[in-house]
Amino acid sequence: MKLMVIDGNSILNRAFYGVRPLSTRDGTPTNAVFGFLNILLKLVEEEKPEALCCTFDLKAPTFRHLAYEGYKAQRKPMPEDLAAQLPIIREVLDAMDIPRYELSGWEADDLIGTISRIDEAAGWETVVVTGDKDSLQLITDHVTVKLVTSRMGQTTTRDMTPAAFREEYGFDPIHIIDLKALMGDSSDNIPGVKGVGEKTAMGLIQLYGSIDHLYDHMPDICQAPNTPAKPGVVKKLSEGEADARMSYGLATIHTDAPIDFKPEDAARKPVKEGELYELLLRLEFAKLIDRLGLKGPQGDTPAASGGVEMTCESEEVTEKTRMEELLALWRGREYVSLLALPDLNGVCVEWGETDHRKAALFFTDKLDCYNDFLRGLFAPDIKKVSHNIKDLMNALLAEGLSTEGFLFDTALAAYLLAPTDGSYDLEKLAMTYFHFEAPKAKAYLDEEVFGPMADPEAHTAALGALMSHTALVDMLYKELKPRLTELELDRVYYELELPLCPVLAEMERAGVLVDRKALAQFGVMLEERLKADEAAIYQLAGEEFNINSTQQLGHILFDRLGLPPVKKTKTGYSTNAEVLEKLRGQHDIIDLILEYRQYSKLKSTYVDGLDKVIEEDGRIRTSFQNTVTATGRLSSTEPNLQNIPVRTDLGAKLRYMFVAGPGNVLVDADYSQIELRLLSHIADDKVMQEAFLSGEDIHTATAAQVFGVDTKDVTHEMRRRAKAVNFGIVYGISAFSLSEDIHVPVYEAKEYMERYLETFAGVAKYQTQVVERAKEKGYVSTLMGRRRWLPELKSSNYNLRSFGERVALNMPIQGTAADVIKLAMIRVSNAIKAEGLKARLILQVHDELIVECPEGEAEAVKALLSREMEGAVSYAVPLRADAAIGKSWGEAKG
DNA sequence: TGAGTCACG
DNA sequence: ACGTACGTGACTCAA
Repeated sequence: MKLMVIDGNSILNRAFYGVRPLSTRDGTPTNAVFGFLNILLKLVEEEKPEALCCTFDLKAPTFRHLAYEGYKAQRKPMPEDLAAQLPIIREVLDAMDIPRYELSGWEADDLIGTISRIDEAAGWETVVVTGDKDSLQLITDHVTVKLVTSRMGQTTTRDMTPAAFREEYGFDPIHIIDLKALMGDSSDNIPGVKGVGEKTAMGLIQLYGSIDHLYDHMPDICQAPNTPAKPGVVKKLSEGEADARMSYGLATIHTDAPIDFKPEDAARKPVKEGELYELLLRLEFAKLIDRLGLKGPQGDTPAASGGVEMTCESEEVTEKTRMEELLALWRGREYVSLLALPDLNGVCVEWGETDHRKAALFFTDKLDCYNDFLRGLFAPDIKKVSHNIKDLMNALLAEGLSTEGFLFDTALAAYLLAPTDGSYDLEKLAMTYFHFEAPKAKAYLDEEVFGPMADPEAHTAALGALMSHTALVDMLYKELKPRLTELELDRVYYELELPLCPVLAEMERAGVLVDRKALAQFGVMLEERLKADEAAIYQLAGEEFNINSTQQLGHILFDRLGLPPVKKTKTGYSTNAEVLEKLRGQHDIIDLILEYRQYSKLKSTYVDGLDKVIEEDGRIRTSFQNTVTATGRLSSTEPNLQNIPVRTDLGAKLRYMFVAGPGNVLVDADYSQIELRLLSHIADDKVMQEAFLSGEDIHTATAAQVFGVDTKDVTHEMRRRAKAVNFGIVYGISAFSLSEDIHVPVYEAKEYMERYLETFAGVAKYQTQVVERAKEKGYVSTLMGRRRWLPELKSSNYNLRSFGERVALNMPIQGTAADVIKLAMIRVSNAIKAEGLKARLILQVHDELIVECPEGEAEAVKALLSREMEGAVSYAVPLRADAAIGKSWGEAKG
């Protein structure tokens, strides 16, 4: 029989520092609770203990505290956000019916010790879960300690058995007390012996086993064979003996706490489902509710569990007359909310007030005049609110329908309000904004449920889910609209994001033509080179192995061929390009591997990957995601057309395979240095503005300033370094990283940065101000008002906080650039329509737009692109957009 | 599923 | 004493 006992404070603490800040909509911090529960569930699943309990410290002075007043006296107070989570985790444990033990005057450690001894006496096995190495002294043949370490959201555990302990420490677990007695423990304020650190203490305990034994041999310890003791140690030890003895007491976990405990008391019981469900709902842990399979009090529809009346009068429309009646009704309404099935095979429309809502369902195979219905509904005179309208518009365009008449997109609004949330599906938003669990969209997204062979029950559930979700769209509209206004996001929303949706939908529909033959030929060539490199690599390695496996490759390079490892990763040797670059010249195999990697990437991701998604008309249609990035940029998926190679000659050949259709050309326009131009404006740095206004190359100008030379004397190397500094400034750099990047010593990198910030005093001032402001307000924003929340800035974790600071520096710049090109896209699209051109925008790559148009329009489009991009905004320095024409992307770009 | 790698701005 | 640049997405291996 096995009991698992959890050191509540320790695990909560680890979770708090290891999990990124999370909070509910009302601001209650939840990251530690979240991390705690994940660890708990994972370990229970792995260990399957028959019994489970948890211990906590109470605030009262502890027994050990009374023994020595310095003990834990200097501990920093617990961060507020962590303290707030202590009552919550207790509540959760109670709802899970897991017993808690906490006793005034006793530490969690002591309770754990006591419990484990009782267990052992009763013939049980104990697994102690903690992040605290003190507890290792409890290890016996029947007591295992699971040491939990948690960093950056990853938790790992190590099982410490007597054998594992001995292997690591070289002595028996109980002597960890002796070790602490000598070396002390600053986190517990155990003083130890002054002048004795970890190394010496370890060596001494390994040799003598205990401090008793050590002090028995005192005078001679420096003479012992293999002694770790340096000459001065004897003196330190004898002077510190009292400290050592006292520290011994402090480090000893007591196993005689006065608690009434029997392992059976902690036997696992089913959770209190209703309570736990309510609680996790309040904490907005939807995934956890799923994982635990919890059900709400009355099933799981929003109406039932949310306490919000969502029942409605619903009808499935099959008659033309009724359909026309409804369309007429909706034309007179302020708006309707709607959701459509994939490929527009069905639509659910809802209207009316929240307490007497009406729903109408339409399906392509149940209504003869379905196409007339679609044309009627999606005409501009019926105002519509929906979720993810860009995708809907894409479907509408495929059917030749209008994309006008959309008032609001609830997904897009939720994204602007919290751009780092990651996903904005209706289930999640129901949880975030209304604290209820909505049915799963899966119920109606499965094609079959509306078909003739469908299970009637699944069919009913699908209709219910679809109507619930449509109701949710309306509820979210009412909830999110005022929030956008409150956060001053109206301009970004109504002038940028909403109008961009049809533009993106049109780009997705248009797609880009690919020269399939050329792509295939390129693939054959790569395949040949791969084969050749592979053979040569095997030859040099002396055996065959999977070159794509970093593990196997590491083994070959560093174990078999004996090359010096440069860097390690979590899982072994690092073999990335930077590492291989350093090993160049030490073995012929390195160049081959670098080459192999390049070919392999081009072949699998670009040649094979792109070939797979070429549609019948020879075009590739990407999906532009407008609710993904934290800064406001777009992203491109399935396939990603924003990372087509260009930096190497070989890779750039691919760009010549993205071509214009017959009789057409491509016009490519990209902003020149948009981020630095925006920085000069945002920071109001006159020196940098002057550099742009004078029309010099910005990196050369920077080099001249930083290196104190004349522009004409700037060398290639100076410009390269200045460019790296410019990039670094935009990213919120540290001297260390800059030095890594440009391969100079840290002090030199530091010098560059100092010179840079002296030169560009406005930028220096901006850097301090933007971080300060962000700390005050809790967010940063772009010139157009787009926001990113930065809870990281308040973190007590240095790394996380520093990350927040870098983001605060970068987001306003990257985000404003994103806003500007979005505005430019809308302008370009409008201008093309206004001038009656056939041209179509087809791609956006962050600072670059690509248009396909008839040859005859080329010059007009080229001028239009530059004009609309440069005229999108008017800031302290002009924006420049260079455009060029070609038969392919490669040609137009080059 | 996560880690490692590498393609882009 | 720490740990090291912003934002993405796709592919492969290994558990």
